[in-house]
Amino acid sequence: MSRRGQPNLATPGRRQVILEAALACFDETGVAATTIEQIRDRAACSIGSLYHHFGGKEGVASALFIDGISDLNAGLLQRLDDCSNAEQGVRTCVLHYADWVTRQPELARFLVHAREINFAPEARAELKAIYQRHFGAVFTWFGRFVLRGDMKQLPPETYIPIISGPIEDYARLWLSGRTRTPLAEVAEVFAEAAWNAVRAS
Amino acid sequence: MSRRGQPNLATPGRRQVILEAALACFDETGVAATTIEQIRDRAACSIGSLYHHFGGKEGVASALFIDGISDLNAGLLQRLDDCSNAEQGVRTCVLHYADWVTRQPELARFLVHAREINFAPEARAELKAIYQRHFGAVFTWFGRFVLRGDMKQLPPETYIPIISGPIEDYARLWLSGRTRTPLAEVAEVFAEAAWNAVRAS
DNA sequence: GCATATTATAGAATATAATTCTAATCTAAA
DNA sequence: TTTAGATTAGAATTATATTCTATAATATGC
Repeated sequence: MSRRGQPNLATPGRRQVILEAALACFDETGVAATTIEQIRDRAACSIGSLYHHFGGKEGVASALFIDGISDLNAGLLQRLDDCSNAEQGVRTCVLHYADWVTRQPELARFLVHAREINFAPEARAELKAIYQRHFGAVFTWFGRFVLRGDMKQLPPETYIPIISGPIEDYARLWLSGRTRTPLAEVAEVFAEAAWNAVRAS
Repeated sequence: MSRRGQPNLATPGRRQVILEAALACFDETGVAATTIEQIRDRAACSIGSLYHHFGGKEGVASALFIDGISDLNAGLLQRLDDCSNAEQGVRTCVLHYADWVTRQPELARFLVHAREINFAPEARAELKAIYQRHFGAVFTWFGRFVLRGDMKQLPPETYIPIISGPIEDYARLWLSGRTRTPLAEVAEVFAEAAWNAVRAS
């Protein structure tokens, strides 16, 4: 028993428990409006524990964000492995995003709506490294098809917005409840549009 | 002189002064991290005044958001008036967004990054009405060209993401400093891609 | 196994920020 | 003028975030 009469509830999974509690709170109330206290309640942990692992709400949000993005990115690279031509690759970018959002809407909602996280310098650096590695890999994958003339030659920084922008925009719409049509029902339309936008004409 | 030795600085433009101060704070520090105190300092007003006009930070953000969206929307409808065919219309949607963001990057940054505002019910209702009116007008404008066969027939809720998603995605990139290439330099690419994605094939 | 270092938990104490509230002042209309 | 409503002021209060010290659990070296 601790000094103040409560047992110490240390568990190896405490970090994960806090992350899940936080995600549920963020999803119900929004990141800005959820309090440390709410997360603490739902995770059934102490304030000290929460600060020990994450250093505050900002830190919880950062960790959640980095985990989410990493999972999303890793999934895409895995699926690109099975593609053998430019059209398949482009369609996979769109369809994977739609699948992923459909499978974990709470996490997706968090990623999409939480653009206002004030990442700590280390988190910022980690995120930057993640992006660089990911986009590097994606560009490597697609590069040969541009060189080979299967895809239009465009300013490099425009490919991702052109291919992924529309499905991401629609996902935001769906996640916020402003449209009912599930992603699965329109994903093909976006895949088709993306391919039309970048295929060599 | 007031009870506590300070003159009352009432001005008719106080509301606007607060909005501008808030935007500057939001842009420098992020919405989540700016405090009422910071806004109060920059606007040189009292806490009472701020709460009187907006009811808190949330209210300031809501007003700013509604003003910004309204201006963006109004501008588009105005420019669509001068268009006489589908291609011009589609390109105008893209180019107007690029122009608008370039002209007021701070406000654009706020609109784009502040997806986490907890609008009060009235603000939410107002925003919904604004969106309905705007998208209603835009769909009316484009409808005839779809009927006439100049544009692809697609699920209605996919047109806007397909046309505007990419330029919005790129604008986010540019506004957050992750790309240097100005919108004006790539806007044509996006206009072209948008038209290719929706033109009748 | 036992001592010791490291990591994790707890929650009271403190610091910071949001919000409310009452009084004073301004403005415009009668 | 007078007066009602709108606006401003800032102290007081309330809510929330953060720090800090004491314990307890766990891992590590011997």
